[in-house]
Amino acid sequence: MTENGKEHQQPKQQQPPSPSKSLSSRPTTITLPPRSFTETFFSSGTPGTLGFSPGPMTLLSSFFSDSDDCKSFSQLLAGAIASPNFKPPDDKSSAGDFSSSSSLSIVPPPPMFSMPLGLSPVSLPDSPGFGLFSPQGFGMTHQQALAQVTAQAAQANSIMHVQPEYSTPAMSSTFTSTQGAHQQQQKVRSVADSRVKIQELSDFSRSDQRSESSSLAVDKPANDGYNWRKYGQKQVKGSEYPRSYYKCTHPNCPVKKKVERSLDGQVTEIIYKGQHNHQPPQSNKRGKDTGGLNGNSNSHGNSELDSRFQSGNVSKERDRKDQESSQATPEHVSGMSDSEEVGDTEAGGEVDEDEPDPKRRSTEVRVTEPASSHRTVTEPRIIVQTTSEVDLLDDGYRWRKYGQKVVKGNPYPRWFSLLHRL
DNA sequence: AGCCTTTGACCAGCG
DNA sequence: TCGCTGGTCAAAGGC
Repeated sequence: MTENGKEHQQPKQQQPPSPSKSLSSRPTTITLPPRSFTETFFSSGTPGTLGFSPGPMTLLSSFFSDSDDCKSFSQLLAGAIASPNFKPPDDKSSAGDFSSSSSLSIVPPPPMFSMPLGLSPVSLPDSPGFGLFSPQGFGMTHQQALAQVTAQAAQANSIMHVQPEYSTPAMSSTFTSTQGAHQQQQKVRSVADSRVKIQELSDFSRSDQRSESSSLAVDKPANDGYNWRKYGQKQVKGSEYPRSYYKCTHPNCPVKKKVERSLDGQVTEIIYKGQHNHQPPQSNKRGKDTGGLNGNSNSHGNSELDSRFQSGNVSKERDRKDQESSQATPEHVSGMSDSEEVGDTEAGGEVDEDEPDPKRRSTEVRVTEPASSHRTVTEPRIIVQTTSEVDLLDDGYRWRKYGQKVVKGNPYPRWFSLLHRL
């Protein structure tokens, strides 16, 4: 109630009635199963920095647009794969095997970014300057996040699959608004860079993992370096668990996030909205938050994902309808069962079809984690939704298509492909 | 004292 | 226009 740029003070400004539908862009979605390999993963980082490029889809492209090292998302992924722990795909070349575990899938559809909390790519950002989405340059970029996630997945010995699903130019536009289309064209930073950041956060992750087991379901949002204040909670239809609404406590910061936690306190989904217009508070300053975060609630590494994945501008929120309509590109999927992709799993369901919530006007980044019970480490699953098929396919890596299928809710066929060992 | 969480009510979008 | 649903408000209480 006392925060400065509270919404009530500026009613609805953050969510314009029908934001630019024309601009609407699809969010990129990356979904990963909760994983605990983060620790391992983080240990192998390399220093580097990443720029953050907010923006829905272009995520992928933007992702890799900061450095000369990488060209595209795939490259990042590749880099991740290259990690010592990376294990080449298992040869699940048959469409029937999609479900097979470890697989990294990139699905282009909605401009969202979803990933299992377990991977806690989010956690990375504990370091200052790692904040997400800020046009000003604060925070990490989607690319970074993606890279991180990817890396983690790779470490988990997972197979990666890329699937350009729908490409939404619109998405790019949204993105562009803040970062400029140029960035998208820029080269991507090396995965190594991403890892670096991850490493920095390694401690974070660890603690998360530990607490995870005893997670108390506290509502504190994750430890993403930002301070959040819960302003609401509600049981939403279609969701097993209540959804909590958080706002960034920084004055005038429009960022909000929605978090769903399972009964055991594990975060099952995080959806960010907006971009931070400030840098993450210093750890010491965050003391309070940190304490709160680290303390009970957040201990879930999962939640940490948050802010880092924010994307797009709030103002540019796109309408779900737009998203759907904008789906104009073929899908390219890899490594995951159809059902999963379609959205059957708790965490995974979000990715495609299910995604659309009429009310979700501005989801930009989305992080999901399978509901609790699966604490055991399982293969990571990553689904990246992008509007740019080219980014995924034309990334200089070799993809082998092993299946194609028309999935519910998507007018275009989805391709299933496996990434060959780099 | 300040900040946060809780929670029922209210509001707005959509079909 | 109505009902449903998601998102937000804001009073009350806790730390």
